[in-house]
Amino acid sequence: MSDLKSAGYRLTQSRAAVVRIIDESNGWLRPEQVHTQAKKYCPSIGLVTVYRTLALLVEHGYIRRIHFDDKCHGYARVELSHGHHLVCRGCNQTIEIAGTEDLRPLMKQVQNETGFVIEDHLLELVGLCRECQHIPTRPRNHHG
Amino acid sequence: MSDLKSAGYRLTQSRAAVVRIIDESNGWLRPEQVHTQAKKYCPSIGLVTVYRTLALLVEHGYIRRIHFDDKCHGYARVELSHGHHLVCRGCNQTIEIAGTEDLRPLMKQVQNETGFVIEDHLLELVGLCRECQHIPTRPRNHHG
DNA sequence: TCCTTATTGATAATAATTTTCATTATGACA
DNA sequence: TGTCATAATGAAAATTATTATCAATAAGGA
Repeated sequence: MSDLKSAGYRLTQSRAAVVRIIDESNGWLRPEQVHTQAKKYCPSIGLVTVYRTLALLVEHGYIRRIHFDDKCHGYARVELSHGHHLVCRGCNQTIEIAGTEDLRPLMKQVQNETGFVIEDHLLELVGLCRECQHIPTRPRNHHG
Repeated sequence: MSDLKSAGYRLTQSRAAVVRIIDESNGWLRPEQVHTQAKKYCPSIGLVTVYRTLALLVEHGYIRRIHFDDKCHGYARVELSHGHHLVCRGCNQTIEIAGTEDLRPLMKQVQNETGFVIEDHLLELVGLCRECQHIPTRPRNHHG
């Protein structure tokens, strides 16, 4: 919040409510969820303002946006999850994974080759969880 | 295509056209682009069928879907890009990166710890390109 | 407290994707 | 090769996440 203030933004109740919800959350939240929960602290807050505030927070590096399966996005504090997850393509369960210091050398190499300053990284592993490995063929739910 | 046939799907002209376009492409294509180009081989093909066929091909592991900046998605053959890219948060330019064999040990470790069989992975690095590093503060285009 | 203006919220607009459903074309079988 | 059940198609409508518009409001400096 104070970062926003020093960046020249006003500290409104709506923004405070959104930040507070994000702070209280221990995982990803969709804009709709943020909206619902933020009403606790700012009953009049509208979904549009939630979107705007989330965009603001992303821009200032306070939260990160991840792409969910289909259309919607989720947001969470940057420190909360380091953006690494393991997704089962059978049942879509998602597991956060840690311990990705191994990526450092790769990133250093990419920095050297491209001239980019790499600020963040996101690793997504896709596969089959223990249970889904035993399902021989995935049901085709788009037939009949 | 023959995979689809053995999986019990019909080999229609629409599907053949979509597969052919994907095969001919050397990069990501949005559904709209696939649609436009697929008309070369199947003039009557509709956008809806393109969406359906792309979903089918993703499900069967022939193509991969990536999430672009905002709402739309892109599709490409799995072997074509290994799903790694470097995005500049200043100008949004995206660079494909190669040489991610370094990830192997990490993936092996995750497999052991979680019991997942990891089939694929996606690495996205975010940072600032050479040019955007020199822009002191990003213009706030949502003011005024 | 007053005043400028950034910010808000309601509504409408946009755009990607999905659903619906009558029609068509595929491919198994004769 | 012809017949037929039905998977697949295409057009249009519906859905859903997100964004633009704009008058009304509230933040915060004077």
